[in-house]
Amino acid sequence: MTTASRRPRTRIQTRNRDAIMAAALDVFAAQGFRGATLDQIAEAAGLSKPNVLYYFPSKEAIHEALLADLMADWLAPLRAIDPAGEPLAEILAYVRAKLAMSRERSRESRLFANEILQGAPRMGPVLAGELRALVAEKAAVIRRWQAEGRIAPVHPVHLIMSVWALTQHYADFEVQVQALIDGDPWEEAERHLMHHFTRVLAP
Amino acid sequence: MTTASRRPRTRIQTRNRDAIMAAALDVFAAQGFRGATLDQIAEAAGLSKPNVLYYFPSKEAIHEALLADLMADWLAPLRAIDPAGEPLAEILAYVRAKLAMSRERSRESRLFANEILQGAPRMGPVLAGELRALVAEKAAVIRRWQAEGRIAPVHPVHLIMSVWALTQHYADFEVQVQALIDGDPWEEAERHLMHHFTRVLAP
DNA sequence: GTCTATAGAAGGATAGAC
DNA sequence: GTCTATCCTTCTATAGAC
Repeated sequence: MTTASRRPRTRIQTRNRDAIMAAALDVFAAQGFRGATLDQIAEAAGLSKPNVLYYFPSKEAIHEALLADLMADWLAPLRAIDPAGEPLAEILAYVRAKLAMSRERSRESRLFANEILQGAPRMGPVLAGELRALVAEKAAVIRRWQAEGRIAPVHPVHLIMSVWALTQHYADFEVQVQALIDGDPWEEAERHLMHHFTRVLAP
Repeated sequence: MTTASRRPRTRIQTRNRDAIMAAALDVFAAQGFRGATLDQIAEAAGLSKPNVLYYFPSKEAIHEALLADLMADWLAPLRAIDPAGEPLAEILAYVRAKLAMSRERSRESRLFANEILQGAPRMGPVLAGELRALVAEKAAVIRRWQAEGRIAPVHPVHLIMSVWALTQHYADFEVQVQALIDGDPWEEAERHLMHHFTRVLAP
């Protein structure tokens, strides 16, 4: 209390802060930033509205905290692509990891989709900075693999984006997917995408 | 784009109604339903807010009119797949048409994406009805082509969804795409997707 | 048909008691 | 730390003059 730390210090602070983040993830993912209300977040967190604002200065601040948390984990699978690995196996592992992440963290995926759809008002700099740099780095790796004839010559950046599009689709458009698929969409999706990218990339 | 109305209208009514629809498409696509305000729509349409509500009973009614207009055009390319045509050519033409539509009507794509992301509160029935029926019909066509050995045996429904995911991505995530691609993303995307689906589908 | 003015509700944020 | 009460802004929608 005498120190100006932004981090929660007591157990109760940690617990409530986490509860707010979890509740806000639910609400922002389902309704978008403008559609979400502090009332909804407070109720989902089991707190009063003023108490939520005791932990975060504003609705916007909660949203920003969620997005900041998101990016690190979100890019981990792409970071994990190993230039020294076997090309096709590396990329298929990436697809599998990204699909698993879409499945297990579909709310995060929709939070992100909402942000980008609205023109990335809060994450624009991250896209042009961190994301662009990482994609460029991995695109160079893929290009080298292609020059060595180890995978098919597909535009590397579009290839990476196609992995995003195809995996995130199952999370972001989940309602539509479930209206069209009777079984477990995720099981089918994994088989489909493995087969799909194997055909695209086999040299 | 003309929703055939049952009632005759004067020129000025037609003009204003169209102006409101066009303005609302801009605003809803960029901000989502909750994020959009009647003020923004009225200003973009060059009318006063009460005048907008003279033409439509509510904000919700404008949104519904846009979604209703959208679906017919949106499904046209899928409908156009010809069971009597050459399989690979038919599907590639579908991909090309869908990509062109994403490019030329990216606001409509984002309007739709917003609606699905939020759980399709207004279009749920259309997904489970009209869309599901059309997809089932075309999936049957694809399955027949596969049984005849004319294209590769890829899950037909996931194949159709992958066309959506890969084409709509360029519209819905346009900000992100532009942060990563230096040239004209759409030109590159067309080459990429033609190559991509040719490899996936060649028997 | 179009406008000004405003009602009425909802939502973000604050005050202050405990 | 948490709550009740409330302020103030924003937003949808309506009233009513012209």
